[in-house]
Amino acid sequence: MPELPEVETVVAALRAHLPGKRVTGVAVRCEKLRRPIPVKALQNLADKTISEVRRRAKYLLIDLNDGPTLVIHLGMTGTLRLAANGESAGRHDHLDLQLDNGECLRFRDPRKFGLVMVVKPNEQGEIKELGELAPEPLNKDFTADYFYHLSRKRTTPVKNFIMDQRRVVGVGNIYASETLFRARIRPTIAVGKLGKKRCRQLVNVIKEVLTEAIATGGTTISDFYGVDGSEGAFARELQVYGRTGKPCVACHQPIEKLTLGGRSTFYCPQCQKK
DNA sequence: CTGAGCACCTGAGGGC
DNA sequence: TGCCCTCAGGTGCTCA
Repeated sequence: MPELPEVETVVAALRAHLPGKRVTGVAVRCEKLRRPIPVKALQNLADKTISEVRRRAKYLLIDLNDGPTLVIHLGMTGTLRLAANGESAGRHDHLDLQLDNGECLRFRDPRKFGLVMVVKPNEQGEIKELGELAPEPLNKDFTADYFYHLSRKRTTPVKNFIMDQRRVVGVGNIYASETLFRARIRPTIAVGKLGKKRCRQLVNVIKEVLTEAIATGGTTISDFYGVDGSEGAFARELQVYGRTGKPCVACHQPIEKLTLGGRSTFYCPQCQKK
């Protein structure tokens, strides 16, 4: 479900709400996610106060005083919302983090591809458990130069490359197709074949598209909702994703679909010649 | 090392 | 109504 803009939308909402709240307890109804939910570590969060809500790549980070950080990844279908403590839980409401104001942060995830961890960040706030993660696309260190040098001699399709979290984080299947359309680059082209100029263009478009998507509250296809249940408005802006056979917004050629890395990929054969 | 394929899990929607 | 198939915004494993 969520790519960087969707996670950022959730983070922004939680940031306005959670800091200063004290955790009073947890309720775990189903432990079996991608990895088992660490029940004991979560219980140890009781009586700690939330200090900050952050994002790294597609991970939500909830920092507590005394050091521990609650890490949540939403997988494909995860959602977080604020519920009243004691409000009846649905079948896929796996975890509640109960708060001292009578509310709880409720994690739901039908497909169970999500992840919940409790970790200890280092002095810089970095979390080694997240593995090798590329720069944030909206940061200054994600540059055309970086992209160009990293991609030399690589034969992988550019779409696979920009979805690889070790190259750039936060771009998922929707925004990969969308950014390549806006940059007029064919998703299948070997990334190593892109010249400096096109690398620069792609980097700029990635920044642009993600920024716009954040500004509109993310993309709701079927199951992304904000913390308050609202839908993201970026779905209206999608130019190729899910538009197989429909006319290209630029040239009116039908949008085509193919599979790359096992994922549906949408592009305009006319506008994205190479 | 790279790239490809598949597994993880449940639900929604289409065709019959 | 029901069955069966395909597909779904992510990641991480195995294999060649």
